[in-house]
Amino acid sequence: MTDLPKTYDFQAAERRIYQWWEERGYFKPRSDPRRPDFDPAVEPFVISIPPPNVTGELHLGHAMFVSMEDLMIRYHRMKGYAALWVPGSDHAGIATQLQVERMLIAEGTSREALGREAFEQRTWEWKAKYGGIIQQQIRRLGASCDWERERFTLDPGLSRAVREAFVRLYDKGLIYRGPRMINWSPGLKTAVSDLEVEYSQEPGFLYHFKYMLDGSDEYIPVATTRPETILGDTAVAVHPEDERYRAFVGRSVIVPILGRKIPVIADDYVDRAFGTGALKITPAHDPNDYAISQRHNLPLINMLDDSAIVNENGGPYQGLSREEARKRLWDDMRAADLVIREEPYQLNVPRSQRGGEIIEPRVSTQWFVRIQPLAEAALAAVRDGRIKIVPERFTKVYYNWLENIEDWCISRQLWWGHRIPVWYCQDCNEQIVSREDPTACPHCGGNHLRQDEDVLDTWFSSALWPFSTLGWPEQTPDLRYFYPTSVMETGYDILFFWVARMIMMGLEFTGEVPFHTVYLHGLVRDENGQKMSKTKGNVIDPLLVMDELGTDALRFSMLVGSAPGNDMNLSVKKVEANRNFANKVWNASRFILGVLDNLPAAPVELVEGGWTLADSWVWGRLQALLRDVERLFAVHQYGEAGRQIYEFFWSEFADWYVEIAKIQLAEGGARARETAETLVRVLDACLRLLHPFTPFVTEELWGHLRAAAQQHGLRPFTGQEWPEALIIAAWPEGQPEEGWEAQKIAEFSLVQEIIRSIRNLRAERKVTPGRRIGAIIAAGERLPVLQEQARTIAALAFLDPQQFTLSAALSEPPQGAASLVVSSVEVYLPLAGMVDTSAERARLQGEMHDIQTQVTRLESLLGSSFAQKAPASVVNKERQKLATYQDTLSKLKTQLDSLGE
RNA sequence: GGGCGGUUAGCUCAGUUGGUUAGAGCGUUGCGUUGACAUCGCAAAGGUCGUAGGUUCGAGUCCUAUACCGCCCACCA
Repeated sequence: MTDLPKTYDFQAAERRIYQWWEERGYFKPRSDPRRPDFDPAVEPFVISIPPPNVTGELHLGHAMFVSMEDLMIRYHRMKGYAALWVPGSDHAGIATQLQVERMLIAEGTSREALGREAFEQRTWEWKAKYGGIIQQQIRRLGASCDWERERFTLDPGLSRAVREAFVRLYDKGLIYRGPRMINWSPGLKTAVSDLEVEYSQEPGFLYHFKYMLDGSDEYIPVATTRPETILGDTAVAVHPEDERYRAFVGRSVIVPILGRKIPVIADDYVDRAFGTGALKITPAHDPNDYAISQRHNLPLINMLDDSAIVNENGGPYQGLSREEARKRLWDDMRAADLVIREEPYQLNVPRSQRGGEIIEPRVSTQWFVRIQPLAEAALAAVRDGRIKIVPERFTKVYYNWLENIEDWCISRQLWWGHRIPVWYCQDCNEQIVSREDPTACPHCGGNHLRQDEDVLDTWFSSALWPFSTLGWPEQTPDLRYFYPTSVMETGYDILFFWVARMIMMGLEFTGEVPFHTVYLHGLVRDENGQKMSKTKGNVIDPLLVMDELGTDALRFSMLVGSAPGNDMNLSVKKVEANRNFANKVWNASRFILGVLDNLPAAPVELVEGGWTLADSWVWGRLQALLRDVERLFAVHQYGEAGRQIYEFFWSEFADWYVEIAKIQLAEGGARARETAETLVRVLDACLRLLHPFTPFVTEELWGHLRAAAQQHGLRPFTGQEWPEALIIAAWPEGQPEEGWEAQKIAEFSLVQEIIRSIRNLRAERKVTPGRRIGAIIAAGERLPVLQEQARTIAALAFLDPQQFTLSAALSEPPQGAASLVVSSVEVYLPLAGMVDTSAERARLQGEMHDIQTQVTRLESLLGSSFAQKAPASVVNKERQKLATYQDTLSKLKTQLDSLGE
């Protein structure tokens, strides 16, 4: 003990311990097909890490998933599973490309100036330089990943998996290329998927204008939010039953300024009640218009280029931006008397999830996955229970998305990513889809091949992650043993992006679910529930928190105090509170180590009578805790389990047992040894329980505990011998409840109550702990229990043992003493000169009033149909309470009477 | 438009087979340096569990309706 500082120096310990764990190979699964001692009979437990962006920086989202997953991995490792946590990182196409482009611009050059090959080269260099940072930061969180199995989505193996997947889907007809309405990001100049578009409410206008009928001065009033798209209009649509416009259907109207003639069509889609009831149709720039145009065989006029600049189809507006074209066209229309009015209107603007720029719906030739068949299989896997989603409410969200899913646009016009494995023969115009780079055209033998310029959506490779990281498409030993994985733990915000797609791809390529359980955690917000963002300045940096308060405190904060799937509001104060807990564990352990220092080395014979009440109590409480934790872990209630361990450790073990242990230790001899043994075993169990939550401080303390205990021949909680490290020690298993537990716990509760009441009264009377006072207790049938506990009561209630008497009953109540009744045990405190009779009377009367309330309540409860209908055990419990209250009441009455006038 | 979550102590949140005086942390108040811990100890104050109904012997917990806050999906010009 003497060599342990008063406060836990986590800074030094964390690095040292992590390095030790890693060097000793504890992060590797205990049964490993890559090693000669592989034992396939051991059940594996596997998590694939949600791969962080390779150039990312640690944020609380990482802290959350690492804490959660490391908890599960450590727990299962201790339970004896072959626990494998596969680490890795994601190339993160758009995010990384943007970062590198920013760097290039700072250098005065650009992606375009460099050209594709040089750009890719620079990006790899960037990755080499910054790619390791995030992994180091994840190590700091204590992640017990098998780093030898680390993977990267662009490494050769995973790239091979991507090609295999692409070719298989293509051969099956599940991948196709064609023109389709997609979301175009004009700044990035790439297509993005529906999921990558976010809608934001923004103020704008609804522009009302005239669509003049050809050869007439009649017009159809039309409303639009985007006047510039008039340039691409190919029809005006009205509802077929709309009396106002019925006569116009089939005639032509004139596109403003451009003068093109376009038809008036009738379509059910039009809502007569909205706007003017007439809808302009711009098939190339609006998804709904596109759908209508398909029904009516309307032509498509694309009036914007890749950068959303008006092209040659925009006539006089060619070369203008969307915003500029809108303004100019509207001005010109006003001059031509085509404008009716502008109405303020709330717009729902599609913006890029990445850059925030306005997304342009656009018809473009892209690669798509025909998702329906995959989605159906993925739905079935959850419906029939092969995959369980926790918390359950997200299954509905999952169903809803997959039931309404659209084909997935997988091509991106980027340079950083998996290039689409398709080549076009310049000689015969054939398309070649191949796992290997072809050297000649298999159709004509020509060697003028050009590979498709596009890369795949980053999520395409992520979707293969659980099996590609284990070696797929090879049937590797890893894949055979560790797949399907056990739990997919991630944030609910990527349920669609990632989880659903992994399930679809997993089922398609391996015929099995990629994991059995999906555990979704919530998002980490600031203490007011606001999303953290740099602009708001409310970001909590996990690295700083770890520096200041320790990794364990941060981890405990992520794990405890919120429910699965619920967002968590994190404040530094909360982490501080948990730092205090780590410190509590440290100091309680430090005390116990000190006890061992002073313990006679040689074993002594057992104490007669065995355990004290406190020993039995703490043991019974520990067993109850172990059972509870096991039950909670089984239903993924890790937070509640952590809270209970915290409560037990601090409020029961440290506050009560350790305090009583001090008394028992003072007896010396066999009693002291017995007590030391209990201290060691309970502490050992607690450190094991806490280890998945707070791995560092527990490992550090446990090392000291192990050494000291071994010196004294003291056994651990679990097993006969002390394993070499806590991280690989066995999980403490609870025993089924035994008959004595409830009784001992009840007896001890009485002792606690008596002590608390005395302390309470002392506090009321301002009798400081330094002042020892006398006490007279009439215990009735509880006398034997209290006699055994006399020393404890005296010590913890700060009584003078010389003036402390216990008896079954008193012939007459002591005079001039403050009195209490605790569960029908009478307590008298002779506070000489401090007892004010009238104040005492008032206090007793108040007490009686409270108890009378309970008596009345219970009497009426037991007199009601409750007594007949409720289970006997429940009723008996209430009867018992009533009896105790009644007894207490009558004793209080006696005490009151004895005060005299 | 559809769906989900939240509403519990001053603040941030737990409370999962419905069991009868509702818990924690922080904050507040009083006392305390009793040799593990002031990153602490002892004690206290503080809640009609959003509202209204219902089921039940019994509801924070189940059902219905409703208010407010937040989120997701859809994307009516």
